[in-house]
Amino acid sequence: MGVTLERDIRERFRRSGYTLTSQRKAVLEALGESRGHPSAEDVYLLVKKKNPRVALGTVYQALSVLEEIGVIGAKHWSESPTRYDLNVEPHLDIRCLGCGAVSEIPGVGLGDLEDRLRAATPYEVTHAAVVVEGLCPACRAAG
Amino acid sequence: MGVTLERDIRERFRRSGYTLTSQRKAVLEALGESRGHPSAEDVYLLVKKKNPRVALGTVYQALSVLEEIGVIGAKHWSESPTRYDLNVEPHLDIRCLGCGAVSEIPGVGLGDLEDRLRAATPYEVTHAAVVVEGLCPACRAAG
DNA sequence: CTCGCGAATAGGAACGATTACTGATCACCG
DNA sequence: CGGTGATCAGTAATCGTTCCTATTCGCGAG
Repeated sequence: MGVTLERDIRERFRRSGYTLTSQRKAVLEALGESRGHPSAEDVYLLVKKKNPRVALGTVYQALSVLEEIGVIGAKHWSESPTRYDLNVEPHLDIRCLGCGAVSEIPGVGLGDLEDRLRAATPYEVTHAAVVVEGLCPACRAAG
Repeated sequence: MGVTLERDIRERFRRSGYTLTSQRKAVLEALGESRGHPSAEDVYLLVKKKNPRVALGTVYQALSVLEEIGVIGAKHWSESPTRYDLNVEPHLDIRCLGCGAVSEIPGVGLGDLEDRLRAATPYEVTHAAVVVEGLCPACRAAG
């Protein structure tokens, strides 16, 4: 599993022409370690633990490259920085307006939505995302 | 139609406890006049034409209030400021990665997606949005 | 294995969007 | 009308992100 991932990622780097550097590997590792959907700052702090010399800008650039070659996904929310995710399959994420936590909604896909929207627009669709906001059980209880 | 809208909006203001000021009316008018999905800056410039003394911060605060009481909708994109919209019904908007224009995808709703996600999560869902990115015909032709 | 070159990095400054602050002004109930 | 709490104009500050430049690194050619 780890080896397969590694091989796929190396392949994507080779095809894209980008260099697979230690910093970019570290960013990928940090994303794997973190449970939720970390922000660039979260990733930066994790990477910094092992290599204190990394720059925040490098993390942003690495995340941008990794997203471009299709290894990670990014989602944008109100009142929150961009969150990153190793899951690149179309899926639904929900963010709690109380505590800010982002988690995946398991078992619910986009269905035929992507096909329907491709049929209904003359645009060349490159990317579709669903962002959901609400209150998690704990925050709902806290009022 | 205009009168009905007006009445509904007054009602929403009354119920929420917010004040219906001339600036907030002007922001609503600007949203009605503008064809597409304006940013806060776009709205600010439109409002400023009639009342040059309005402050950008006031426009932001007005947009925030109007969104809170359900009179307008907001959507967040990558590489673009937040765009606002008089259409509060669930619908799909697409943004061109080339020219930045945002437009509605007509005839495509969320379908049963909202029901399915409510059934699949313990969260209290308050808001769901679909953001789509791609290339408009003109930008695709321009390569 | 070593060299050399173009890509990537560290560190920090700059930027754009948005929010926060403060004294003056306004909307609205009585 | 008159008072009062909400809102506003103007501006400073914040936050996430991008940009810049000299230095370092990855990696293919030899």
